[in-house]
Amino acid sequence: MCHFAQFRLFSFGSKQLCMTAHATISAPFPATRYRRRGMAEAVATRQLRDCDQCSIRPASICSVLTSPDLSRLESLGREIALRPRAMLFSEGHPSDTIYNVTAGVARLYRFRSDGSRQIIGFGLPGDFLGLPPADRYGFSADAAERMTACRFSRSAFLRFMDCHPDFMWSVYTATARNLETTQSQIMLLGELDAQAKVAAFLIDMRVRWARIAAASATVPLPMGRQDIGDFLGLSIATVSRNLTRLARERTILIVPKGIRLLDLSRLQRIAKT
Amino acid sequence: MCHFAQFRLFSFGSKQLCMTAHATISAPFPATRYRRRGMAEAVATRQLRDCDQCSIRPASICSVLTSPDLSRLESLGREIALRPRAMLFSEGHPSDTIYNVTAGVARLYRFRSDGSRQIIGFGLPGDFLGLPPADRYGFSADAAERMTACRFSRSAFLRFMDCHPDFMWSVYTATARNLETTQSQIMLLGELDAQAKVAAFLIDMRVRWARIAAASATVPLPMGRQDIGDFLGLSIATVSRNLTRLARERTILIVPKGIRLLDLSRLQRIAKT
DNA sequence: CGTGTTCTTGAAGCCGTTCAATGAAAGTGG
DNA sequence: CCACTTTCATTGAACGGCTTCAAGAACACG
Repeated sequence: MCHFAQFRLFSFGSKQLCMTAHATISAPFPATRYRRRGMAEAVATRQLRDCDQCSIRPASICSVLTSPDLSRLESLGREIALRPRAMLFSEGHPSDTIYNVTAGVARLYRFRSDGSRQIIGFGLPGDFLGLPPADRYGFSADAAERMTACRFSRSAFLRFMDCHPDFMWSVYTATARNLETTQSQIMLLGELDAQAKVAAFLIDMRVRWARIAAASATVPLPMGRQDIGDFLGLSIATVSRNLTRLARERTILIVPKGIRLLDLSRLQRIAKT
Repeated sequence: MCHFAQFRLFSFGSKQLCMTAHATISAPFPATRYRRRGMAEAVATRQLRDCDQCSIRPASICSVLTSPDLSRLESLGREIALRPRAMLFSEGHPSDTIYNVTAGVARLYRFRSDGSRQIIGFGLPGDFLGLPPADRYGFSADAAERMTACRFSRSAFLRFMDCHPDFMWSVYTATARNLETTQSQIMLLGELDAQAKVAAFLIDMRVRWARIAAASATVPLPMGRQDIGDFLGLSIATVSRNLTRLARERTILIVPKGIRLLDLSRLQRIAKT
């Protein structure tokens, strides 16, 4: 029985689709920005421009075929581009579409009756959103930044699953791992200390990006501070303060759309991982 | 394709195993306790003893057979009894056993490096614990109270799944729903207000118990205050205070090993559900 | 009935939120 | 490329809620 060991599926979570994922250098930015920051920052910024600001582009099932079945599945999907804040789907609507993030980051969230938003996860490249069996979306999803995704019709996806029991197993294991990711998030949110929440979040993001591209000291944070706050159950002020504090202690370095790890072991100690 | 519509599986979550679940009246308790509480309490307490304190006993797959396949599966399991705090399994150990809770409540938890415990869920009657595909337990599980469970060997369970693709689908949908339950918990933990957390927790437990037995105004809380605190990311004092506060406002009534709902709509408003 | 555990409740202190203002970055149109 | 506007991030001050510490009450067990 083939369990599609060469790739993994995630309805939302933190695994790449293909083991052949690769990163490319892109998106340089002016080093003249962030003038308020000191020398170390400037240096790091330059290093960033030189090699570290990676736009992750894992091989999409829409463009890379490693098996006949994968090829069949790929023919069912269609690549789409999304501008920031473009909706993928909304909580409660019929789940007629399944997405696979191919570049960028998606926000997955639900609203409370008082209007507050809880981000329940981030969809990274390779993650699947809106997987069966639920016939209605349990949460909303939109683009946290400019992103692309591969789009499948739910009915075609289900037909494919029915014809490929092995593929169903693959989807199942993906969902099970996804569950583990969500449980880890509960460990995060259950923390009493805000500093530990932020630190654990950074480590978690680092691990997830490392699965997609080569591990790097730079952890991309394409989402805004408000998104991080809504994810961790903290106010935007507390997120900002704790990031600043970690930066002041030289544990991390704040860079545009991300952070750079300076002292991972200290961060792990703070995170109580 | 039969998807075993007549029952549902959960690796941990909130659904019953069989639709034939039923509740029985049991465990009366002395009305002379809780003397400090007022008249309303005493009355409610008596009512409780008369009819409401239900020990939930859903039909176990070990004792009730509704289909040939179910019968085969049932023959693989063995019923075991556990005293309070007895371990089912530990995080990180090889997952050689799968459990189905048949009576009582299990605590599912992980420890942080600083020794603090995060309860990531409660296993109610009908819930499955330790489902594949992970070959190591992602969390620990023990008995929150006196409980019974049906025990399966992982290898036998897997063989059964291999021979019954429909059963695999059933396990898959169970895991997917389980994921939804866990995401709901994230909504809980992301709350900024402790009162909302406690209220939402009570409503969640009510819904889960309602799926097992007939809906009742009495919600069993067999776990201790410390367990609830470790679940919600609150100190034991805050849990106690907020329960007391809800009781003072006549929104709930605190009874031994549970609470009684007096004003559900107000509770829902507080919970921001 | 006595002992150990759990639950409740009070007081003090800290931490995170809220409100608000400043500063930086991104988007827009000339 | 620059000026303008809008959005986002940072930071300060004050308030409020949660935790901590601690004591007492209620309960569970023999």
